[in-house]
Amino acid sequence: MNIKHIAHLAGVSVATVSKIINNYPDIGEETRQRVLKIMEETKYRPSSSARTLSTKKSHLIGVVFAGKLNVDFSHPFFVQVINAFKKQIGLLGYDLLFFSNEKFLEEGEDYLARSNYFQVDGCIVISGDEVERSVFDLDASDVPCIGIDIELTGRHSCYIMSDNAKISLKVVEHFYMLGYRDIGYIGPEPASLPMKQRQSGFEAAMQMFGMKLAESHSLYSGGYQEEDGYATMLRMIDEGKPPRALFAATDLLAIGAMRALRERGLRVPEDVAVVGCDDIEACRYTFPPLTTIKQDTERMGKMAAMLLFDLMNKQMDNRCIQVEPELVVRTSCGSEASR
Amino acid sequence: MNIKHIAHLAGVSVATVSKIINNYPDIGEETRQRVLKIMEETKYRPSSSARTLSTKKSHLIGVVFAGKLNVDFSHPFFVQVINAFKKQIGLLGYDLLFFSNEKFLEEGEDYLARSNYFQVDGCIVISGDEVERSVFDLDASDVPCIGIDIELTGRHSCYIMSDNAKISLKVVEHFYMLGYRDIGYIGPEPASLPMKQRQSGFEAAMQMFGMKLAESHSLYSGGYQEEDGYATMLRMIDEGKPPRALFAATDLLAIGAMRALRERGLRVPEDVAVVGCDDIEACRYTFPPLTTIKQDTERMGKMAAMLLFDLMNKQMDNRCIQVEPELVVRTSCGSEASR
DNA sequence: AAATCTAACGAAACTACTTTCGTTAACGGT
DNA sequence: ACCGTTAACGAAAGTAGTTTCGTTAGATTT
Repeated sequence: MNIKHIAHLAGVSVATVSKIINNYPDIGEETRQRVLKIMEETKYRPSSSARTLSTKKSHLIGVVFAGKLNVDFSHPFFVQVINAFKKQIGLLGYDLLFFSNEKFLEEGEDYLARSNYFQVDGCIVISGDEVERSVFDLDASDVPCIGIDIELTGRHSCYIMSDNAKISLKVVEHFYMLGYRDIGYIGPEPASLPMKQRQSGFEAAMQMFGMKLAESHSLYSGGYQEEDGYATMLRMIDEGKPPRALFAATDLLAIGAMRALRERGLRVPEDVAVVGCDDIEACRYTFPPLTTIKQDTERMGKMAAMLLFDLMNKQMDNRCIQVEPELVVRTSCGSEASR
Repeated sequence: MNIKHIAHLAGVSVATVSKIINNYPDIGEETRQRVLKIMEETKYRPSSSARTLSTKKSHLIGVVFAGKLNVDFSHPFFVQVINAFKKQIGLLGYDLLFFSNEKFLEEGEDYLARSNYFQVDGCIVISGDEVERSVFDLDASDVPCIGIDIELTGRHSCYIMSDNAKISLKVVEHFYMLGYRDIGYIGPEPASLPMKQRQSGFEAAMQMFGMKLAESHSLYSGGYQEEDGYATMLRMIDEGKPPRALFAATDLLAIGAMRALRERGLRVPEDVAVVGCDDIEACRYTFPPLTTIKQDTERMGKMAAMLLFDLMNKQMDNRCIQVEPELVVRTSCGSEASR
C-alpha cells in the first residue's frame, strides 16, 4: 500500500496525495476529505525511507554514548537525562536512534559515517570520561550536535552541563556551615571537563572559605564505581587520620567510601560526614541516606532537546548552557544528627 | 557523494558499484579493487534510506516500552535487559530505534503504524504492567517481535521471561531451610503474567512445603515503587502481627517494606526477614543489604537478540523461553545473622 | 573455423515519496 | 466577448540505491 495506490483509489495524482499529506494549501476541500478518508480506511502510512530520501530529513536523532568506561543505559545519571530528552524530542516529532558501536567500531567506522548513513537530523552525545577521536570528527561536521557533559565546539554544536564548580562550592559551603573545617575529597582522575571542574572548584571553594586541604585528604579514585570509592577510602584511612568530612565526586564513590568507613569502625556522620554527587536512586536507600548534589537532569534533557531543535532548524551560534545544581540534604552529612 | 559519483569516478556503471558494495561474485578483481579504493578515498557510504527503500530491510529494530506505568529507561531491570540486547543485536548488524510514544500516541497512531513507517525489521517489546491494545496489534502483524516479560503469541513472535514460579519457589525454599514457617507476601495486583506467576508460584510453594499463608500476610501493594512497599508494610504491621519473613515481589517494594519495619521498631532480619526480587543495584547498598532473586538479564537480553534474529531470517514457530533465576544471598534474609 | 560457454559488466526498471513548474478551468471585471 | 487572476491539480524530474536480465568479448571445445 503506497501513495500510488491511494492516488489511484481516489482518482487523483500522486502529487495531490503527497500535498495532502504535507498540508499544502492548494488542494480543494472536497478532494482533501476524500483522500483523507481513503488513507484512513486503508490505514496507509507513507514510508519514512522514501521520504527522507527525497527530503533529506529523517526526523531521527542519533544517540552517541561516548567514552570507554561503561557509559550505557546502566549509568543512572545519563539514563535520567536521556529520558527527559526523549520525552521532549518526541513531542517535537523526532525518534531516537541508538548507534550500535559494538560492530562498526571494530570495522573502523565512525560516528560521522553512521550519522551520514542514517541521515540523522542531529545527534546527542553523552560522555562519561575521555572520548574517542571519532566524536570530535562528528562535532566538527555539519550535523547538529548537542553534548551532555562534553565540550563540543563545532559550528553546529552546543553543550550542556551542570555548573560543576558550583556543585563543589555548595558542598564546601554546606560543610562549612555545619562547622566542619577538615574536608577531604575523592574523585577520579580528571579526564572529563566536569570532573576537572569539580576538583578545581573544590580546591577553590576550600581556599575561599579559608580552609586548607591536606594532601593525604585528596585522593584519586581510579574509576567511578562503588569499589573504587571503597578502595580509595580504605587507603585514606590507613595512611593516616581521615578527614572529618568527605566530598566524593560521585554517589557511588561516596557509597563505597561509607562502606570502607563502616568496615573500619567509623560512623557516618558522627565520625566522618559524607556528601556525594548526582543523586542517583540508591542514595535514598543507603545507610545512612546519602546527602548529595542533585543535577537537574530533567532540565538538562529538556534543554538539550530544545537546543538541538533550534540547532537543526535555525542557524545558531555555538553555546554552552550551565544548569544549576541543588543540594539534597539527607543524613550522611550530619545535618540534623548529633555531631 | 552518492553511488553515481563513485561510478563516474571509477569509469564503471552504478550497477557495478552496487554489486561491489554487496559482494556480488560477478565482478573482476581489478575493478573491484579500483572501486573500493575510490570509495575509501572519498569516504563514501551508501544511504540507508535508499537502501531500505529498495531492499525493504532497514536493519533497524524498534524498541517499544509498553505499559502505562513508567516503564522507561529509569526501570533498572529493563535497562539491564536492553543493554545486553543492544550489545548482541549490534554484533548482528542492527541498530536500535526507540519509538517516541509521546507524540504519536496522542495522535492515535499505534506501534504497528510506527513500525511500518520506519520499516523496522523487527521489534522488541518490553512490558511492565498491563499493556495497551496497540501492542497486540503489533504482535498479530507480520513484523517479528520478541517480548520481554509479556506473552506474545503472534505467528512471528517469541517471548522471554524468567521462570517466575521458580523465583517464588526458591524464595520459599530458602526461607524454609532457614527455619521460617510464617512467611508473608507483598506484590502488586497481578496485571502482568510475571506478577501472576510470582504470586501463584508463591502460594503453590507454601502449600508444597506444608505452610499456610495467613490472609493478612498477603497484601496487594498497588504499585511497584518504594512508597508502595512502605505503605503496604505499614498496613500489614498495623493490622496485626507481621509475618516472621517477607517476600516482596520487587526489590523496591522490599526496600520500602524495610523502611516501614525500621520505622515501627522492627529489626531486619532479627524480627522480620526480607527477600526481594530483581537484584537492582540498590540492593547492595541498603541496610541491611537485601537478599534477592537475580533475574539473568544478561542472558535474557542476549537470547532475545538471537531469537529475534532467527525470527527475522528463518521462519520459526512461536516459542517461549524461560530463564533460570538465581538466589543472591545477602543479609536481609537472616542467613548468617543471628536468628 | 565455427559453435559453445563463461566471466564481467551495464541498461533499465523498480522502490515510494517530494516539489517545482506548468496547465486548466472558472470567475470577475471591463 | 475578451482579458487577467486565481484556485486546483498533474507531469515529470529528482532522491540513492538494488536487482534482473541482457550483452559482449574472450576462452574453450569440437
